[in-house]
Amino acid sequence: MSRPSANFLAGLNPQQAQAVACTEGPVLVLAGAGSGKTRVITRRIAHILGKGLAQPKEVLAVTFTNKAASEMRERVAELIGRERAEGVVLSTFHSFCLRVLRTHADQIGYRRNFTIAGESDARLLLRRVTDELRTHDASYSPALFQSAISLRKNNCQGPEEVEAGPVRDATEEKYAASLAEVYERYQSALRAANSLDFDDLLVQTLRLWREHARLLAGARRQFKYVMVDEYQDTNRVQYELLRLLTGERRNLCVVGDDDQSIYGWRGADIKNILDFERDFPEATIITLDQNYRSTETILRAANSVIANNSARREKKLWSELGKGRAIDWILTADEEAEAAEAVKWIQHVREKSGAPYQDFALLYRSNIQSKPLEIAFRRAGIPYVVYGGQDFFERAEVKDIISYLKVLANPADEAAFLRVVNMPRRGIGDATLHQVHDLCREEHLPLGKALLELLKRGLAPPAAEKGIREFLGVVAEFRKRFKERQGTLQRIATDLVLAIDYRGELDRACKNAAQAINRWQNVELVLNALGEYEKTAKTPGLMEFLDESHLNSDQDRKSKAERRESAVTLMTIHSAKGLEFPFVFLMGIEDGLLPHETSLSEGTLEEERRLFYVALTRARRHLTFFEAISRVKHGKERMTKTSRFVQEIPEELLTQHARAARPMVEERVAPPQPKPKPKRRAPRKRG
DNA sequence: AGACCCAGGTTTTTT
DNA sequence: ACCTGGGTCT
Repeated sequence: MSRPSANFLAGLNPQQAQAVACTEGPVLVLAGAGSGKTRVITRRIAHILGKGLAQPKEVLAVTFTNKAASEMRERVAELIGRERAEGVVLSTFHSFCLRVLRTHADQIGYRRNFTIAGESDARLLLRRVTDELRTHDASYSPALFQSAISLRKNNCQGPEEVEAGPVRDATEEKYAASLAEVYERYQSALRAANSLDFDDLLVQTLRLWREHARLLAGARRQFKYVMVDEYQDTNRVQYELLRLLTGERRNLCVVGDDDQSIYGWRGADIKNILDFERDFPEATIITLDQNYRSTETILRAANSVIANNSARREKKLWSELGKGRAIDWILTADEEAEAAEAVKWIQHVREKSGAPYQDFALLYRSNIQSKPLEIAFRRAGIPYVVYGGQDFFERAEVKDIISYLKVLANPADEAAFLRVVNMPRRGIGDATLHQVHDLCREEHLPLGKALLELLKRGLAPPAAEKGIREFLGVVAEFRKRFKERQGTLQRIATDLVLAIDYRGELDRACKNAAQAINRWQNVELVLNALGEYEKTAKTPGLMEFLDESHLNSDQDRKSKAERRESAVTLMTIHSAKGLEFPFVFLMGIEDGLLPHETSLSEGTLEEERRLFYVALTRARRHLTFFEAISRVKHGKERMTKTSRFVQEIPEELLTQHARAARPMVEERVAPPQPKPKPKRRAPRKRG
């Protein structure tokens, strides 16, 4: 019934067309930066459906972020219409797994009303675990255990396999001895709380499929075609999930760029993309190297930098967009001067080109670098948006409200329980909570029941008795209201907030009125979000709302409202991946920052180079480098050195502007330079 | 339970 | 330099 599939090949270059048309068997698309990757995936979905090879719900496309997923769905909708596009299973790995688990969690020992433990929830549980173990000195931080455990999970390692495993670095060595036990106990705490952390969503789905052949078979039957975006970012669990899911049919199409793999530090395994044809010997491999984004100058610089990496697949980006302007490289005295020069440079470029503010992005390695920039922009009256920073749903007041809702949805949720049991203050302190935990363990009671039992037995401290009754009363009342749907979700949640007098608590806890007002506004935002969700969701439910609040970062929703305003973008290079801007400023081109100093000791220089490469390839028209001669680091002012990566760019592509000079260094042969005005390279050490 | 003080550690971040 | 977390004192 659909129009002929040739439709969807129109306007593609030969490689893109091949990638779209090649629907059967494993396919690896090596898509260089700006080579039309999203275009290929969306066209390929349309092509498969157009040819009648599968129904929409039989096509699975996985991305890493919600933003990528919704963008992709938009574009598929443009091709095949909204209705059919809705049917395509297009989501992040995590949302996909969540969907599987919501249906089958009971098969692996969780109840279906399980809640997701966010990062801070998980840390709360970990803190309790380390407190209980008490075998180590106080310098053990839950956060470090958390990242170590996360890495293990992403690597498909259970607690039993930890002890044998290799130790990554000195910090980990200190933790290695207790890691296995902490991991084990953390996992059982999660289980008892009927909660899964982010990594569990993947790990437990893998387990589910491995242990229940029937369920796996069902999934395999459903998904005739599987596509994966940003394949270079997949970790071991994700790889195993894909292998399992694609089974004998092996209709797996992965799209990615090994040169843009910048998430190795959180478990992404670049080998997945480098060794694809070892795992799938019959694979078709297609390289997209025509770039539709950048000038030739930018691409030449990027190509020559990345050529210094050894673990990569050879490719050379080219474009037909003309040579463009050389890279400007501005040398300044320190970070304040750097920021001031960036401001000047924006004004200068705007005068010459008339470009609006949103055409500019300032990229940096570390979030701390944003501070002087923000100050300078504010002073100059230039509108800007800083990306990154704390997620809305991680803010204390927001977590409080969400945790109340989690306790209502999942009575076992320990992290949420601990967060709200004494919020607002009810006189329930650590001593009481320890008793509660003991009771839980001895009698295998859920937390709420244990509290009640404590009262019954008269074990509760007198000061806490009233508070416990209050808390249990509120929980019971509102759990009932949610269960019986007495009113809209928003109405019930609003009443809950009123019932606990959270507003009053904020006034009491905040130092100044402004802060209290700000926080209260955030609470209102949560309540509004709940109302909004209720209006738009297909099947609105409390649990579903909670799922969304954990899996969708607010960056996703924020971007829509903020895209309207014209502002300069400030973000880390990491968050810039996948984006493009006409004018890109690269801040702090210094050794120690980029490459980051820790990368030198950890031997991850090649990943830093890829990061630099990602930064370069974000630019459409023009790149500007900024470098400060001295920079405050760890509180100390320190002299810097030009980033070694700059030396890998051919000189003729760079124009240096020295707005400051490096102090003379008495080296063996100090070249007589009365007024050091270097035309090209930074004067210090080469190579 | 809450205020205060000291020590340690400082990349990148999505879900 | 600055923030966080934990320990101690009231």
